[in-house]
Amino acid sequence: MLTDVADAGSRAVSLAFPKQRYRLHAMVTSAGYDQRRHDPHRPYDWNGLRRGDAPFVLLQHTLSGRGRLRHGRSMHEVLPGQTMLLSFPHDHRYWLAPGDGWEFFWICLNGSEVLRLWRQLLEAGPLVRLGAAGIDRMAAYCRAVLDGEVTSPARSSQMAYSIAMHLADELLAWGEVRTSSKRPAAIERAVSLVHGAAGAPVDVGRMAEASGYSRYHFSRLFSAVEGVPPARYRLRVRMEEAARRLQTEPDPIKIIAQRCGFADANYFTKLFRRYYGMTPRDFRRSGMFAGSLSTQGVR
DNA sequence: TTGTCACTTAAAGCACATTG
DNA sequence: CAATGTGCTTTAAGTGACAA
Repeated sequence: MLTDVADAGSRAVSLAFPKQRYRLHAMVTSAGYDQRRHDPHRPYDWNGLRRGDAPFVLLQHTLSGRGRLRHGRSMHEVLPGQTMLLSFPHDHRYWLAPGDGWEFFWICLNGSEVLRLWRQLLEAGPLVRLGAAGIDRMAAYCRAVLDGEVTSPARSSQMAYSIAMHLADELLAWGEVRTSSKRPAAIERAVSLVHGAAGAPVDVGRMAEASGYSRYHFSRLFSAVEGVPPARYRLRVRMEEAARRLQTEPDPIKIIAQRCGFADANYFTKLFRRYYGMTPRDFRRSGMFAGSLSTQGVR
């Protein structure tokens, strides 16, 4: 199965389905296989904060060679047999160092359920080792996308759930109830402030105040803990709030904008389009949601 | 480790035009 | 007439360098 993928050569397939009438909370968006050598003229170098605002996740499994990963402040070598799990946007970078080669396959997913699960999976670390059966299964999914077998949104969603649930089964202790947050209390206070009032004007100054640190130091601390700066985190919460309201509340878009803390509907539309790739009206009409609907998705 | 300054960059807001 | 697009200005946020 692994060799099947390897035989595919350097390939990538993106799945783009027409707008749906139904909400899907897990989708496979693309998959591929690649075999890269370090090349200064064609660098392989991805920054987790520079891949757009729309949230998604990545599974990338190393077949041979070696890649480098910086995840927050920690550095890793990504070796054969290791699977890299990442979410975006987030403060990380993965790349090929001089002299290195990297053979891998990857799968990108999005949707609220996937994002929610990935947050838990990441507690196992950005690098994990799956059993041979699990790797074979992931390779088969990748292969199916490359071979054009994923021909409908339902199939894509079915596959996304299978991937997420398999990883959960293998990496998470389901019976264990987690009650404590890994966040320092100061950051937790700022985060609750944002989630407590998406529509209220909670600026970074107030978040810093709640944390007890100066604005400057708070900004650095928050980025280190959450992977994104405070304003960007707050924006994400508000955009998810907007998406949820657009689907569940019949009011005019400018009213929805105000409820999410945007005084200016023009600006709201501009931002919404950048975040979700379509205007609020199209989003509402389509009924499809490709990102995260719940604010829990980012916590 | 935390705070401050100086600076750059990005977000937010405003006015007006266009679209459907 | 609501929603969206465009171009501009103002304001807020992020960050490197450095001090305590």
